[in-house]
Amino acid sequence: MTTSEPSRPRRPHDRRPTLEAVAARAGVSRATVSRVVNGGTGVRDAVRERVRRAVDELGYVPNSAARSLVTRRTGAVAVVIGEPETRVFSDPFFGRQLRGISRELSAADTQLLLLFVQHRDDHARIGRYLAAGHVDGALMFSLHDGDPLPAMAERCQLPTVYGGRPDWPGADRAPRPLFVDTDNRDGARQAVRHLLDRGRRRIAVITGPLDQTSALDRLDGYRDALGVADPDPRLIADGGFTAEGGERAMARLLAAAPDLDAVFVCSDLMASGALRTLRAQGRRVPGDVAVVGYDDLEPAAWADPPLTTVRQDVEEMGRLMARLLLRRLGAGPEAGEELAPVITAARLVVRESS
Amino acid sequence: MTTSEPSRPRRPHDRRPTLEAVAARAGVSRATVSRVVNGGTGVRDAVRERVRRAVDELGYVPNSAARSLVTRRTGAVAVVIGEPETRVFSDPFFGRQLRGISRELSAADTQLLLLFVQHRDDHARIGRYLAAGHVDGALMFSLHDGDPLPAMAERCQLPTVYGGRPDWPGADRAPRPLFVDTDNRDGARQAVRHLLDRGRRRIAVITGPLDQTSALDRLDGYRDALGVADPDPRLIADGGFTAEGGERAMARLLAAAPDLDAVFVCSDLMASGALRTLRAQGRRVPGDVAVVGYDDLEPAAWADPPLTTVRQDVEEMGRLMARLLLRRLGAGPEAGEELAPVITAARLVVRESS
DNA sequence: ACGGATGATGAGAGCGCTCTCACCCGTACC
DNA sequence: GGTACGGGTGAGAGCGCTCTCATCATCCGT
Repeated sequence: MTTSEPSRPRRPHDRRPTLEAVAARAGVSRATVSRVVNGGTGVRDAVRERVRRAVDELGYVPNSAARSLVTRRTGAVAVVIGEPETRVFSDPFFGRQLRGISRELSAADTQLLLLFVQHRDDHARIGRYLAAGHVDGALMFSLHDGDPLPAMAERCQLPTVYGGRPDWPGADRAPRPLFVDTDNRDGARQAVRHLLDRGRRRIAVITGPLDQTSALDRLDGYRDALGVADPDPRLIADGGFTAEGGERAMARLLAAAPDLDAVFVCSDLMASGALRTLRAQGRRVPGDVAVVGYDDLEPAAWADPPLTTVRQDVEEMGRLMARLLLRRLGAGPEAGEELAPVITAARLVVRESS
Repeated sequence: MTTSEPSRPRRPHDRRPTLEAVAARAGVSRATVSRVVNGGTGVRDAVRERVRRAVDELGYVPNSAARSLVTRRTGAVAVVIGEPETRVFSDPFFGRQLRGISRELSAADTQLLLLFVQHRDDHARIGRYLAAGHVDGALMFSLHDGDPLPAMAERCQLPTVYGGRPDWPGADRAPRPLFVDTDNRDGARQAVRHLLDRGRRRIAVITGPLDQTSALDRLDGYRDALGVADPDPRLIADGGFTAEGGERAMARLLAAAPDLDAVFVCSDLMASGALRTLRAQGRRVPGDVAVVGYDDLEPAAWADPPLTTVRQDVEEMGRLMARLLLRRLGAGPEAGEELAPVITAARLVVRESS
């Protein structure tokens, strides 16, 4: 031999076995193997066994691309969070929600695909990704007003469930969005009423970013409880739903209204920041200033003193979102009509900070 | 008309436009449209323009399943974390690493797919998922000894990069794993030496779970610095890399060795727990007990007092992992030979707790 | 014993895309 | 004027799978 053959373009060794190969080995047709690999009804036991063995011996795993090309199903759903990971991974709220979602999805053998919105231009990228049919549906939460994602999902008819009532483009147009939310307004009302009951009169509020419906609703609940449509603006500060934001907002409030005797903080994480500021400025909690948080997550229990807060079952909300989406996907196109948004209750949990 | 036709099986209205449709509209062949949509070389400007317009008008988005069926590329990589989400979302370490990874991947227009290992049986599910060709490669971290995932990835020849030196199945066999790690042993040595320099003599250690190489390496560094192969076992406790674990481990140490005057805690999160215990038991930091952490993440800066700790650039490590994997994927099959594990340096950051 | 259920199996047509190869036509060269 | 060349374009063969139908046993009732 002088020169060996040029290397073949096809390298069978790095090719995973296909249905065809399994069929050949088991001495049946592709169709039969497919039947066994999937549902597996209508195949004689002896044949099924032979196919199973062939699958094992060859280490056959179905090619997902080929499969979803014909079924138009991918077995995956996207979770889109309208925040940069920095926030997502520092606020336990997201972890909890994601946990509920992931539990429910993996029980249904559905993959979870996590997407973060970092920059403005990420919207386009994510929109393209969703439109490309990588996923069967989407779960979106922590979106901010004017986010183009809902409209994009709508346009490419991607089944979507929102966490928190979304800022919906064509407000009352036919296709109503599916979402899971807590009764934020009522939760806030409970918190502020509790402070009033405790005899507090100068009650401040640290809000979330007001381009989110949840933050807005909680602020509305604060107004409801106070019974004033237009409360003293010196008592309102935006803490952006972060610990540092809460820290700074508290400082601003103390500067603008040194006489405040209570503060309703719209998330536990912000409350932990607010407590730091209060401690630093020598105000006792709850002696000088009573504090109520929102969420009832780790920061509330760990806080010093432990935080009175409004409990919402975040994990359950995640589960509900996933369940809603799965139903939406599983049912026929019009069976979806029965599905409706879910609003869960909020409940005050009294601890030592108020 | 008496009865309308039975509804057609095909519903063209819910079908997204295909290459074929774009080709027809632009008056060219599928091949040409494909050329424009992808690289786009070798097409006359006029034609390219016409195709572009057709794409826009139809709102065409390539079908990813069809594409990856033929290209054998998915444009996505999996990130597998060997911990339940509970931990992932409460330890800022993961968030940081993920952030580095996600930055690098999205710059390369590659999707990130997050998978958690919750239960024992998740391994099988994840293995199947990886084998099914949903992703082009994987990034795995926080794996524990004896985890079958590396072997699975190896078997289906999935390009993989590990975060932290993995517990490698065939130790010295040919295919060496690709990983990114910090010099944990040296970092620990620095921390403990620093405590010795400060005159401490009874130095305890709170370790991570000892089935992880990073925890093991740090414990080795502790031994190195003390210069004893077999330190007093009363000075060693496992904190499991969680805040509560650190809290409990500190309590155990104080009970077993009340005379300890310093503790090297192998993660900031555990250190925050340890500080709680010390405070609760009335030990002053650093007066009575000096504390050094590891990681230099938020808990270190926020701690009271601010924590002396060992800094590792976690985000950068994430970025390095992603970059390594992308190179591995981009390069030809044998060009991969040049790629080697990366070990970054650790550096002590002195603050007020020591 | 025979027509008609019934149930297991195989043949084959796509799903939407990429990519090779052949083709066409215009330009350059002898 | 013929040959060679090369860039732009189209035809068509798959990628690996699912699913509809046709086919063929098998078994029942009369």
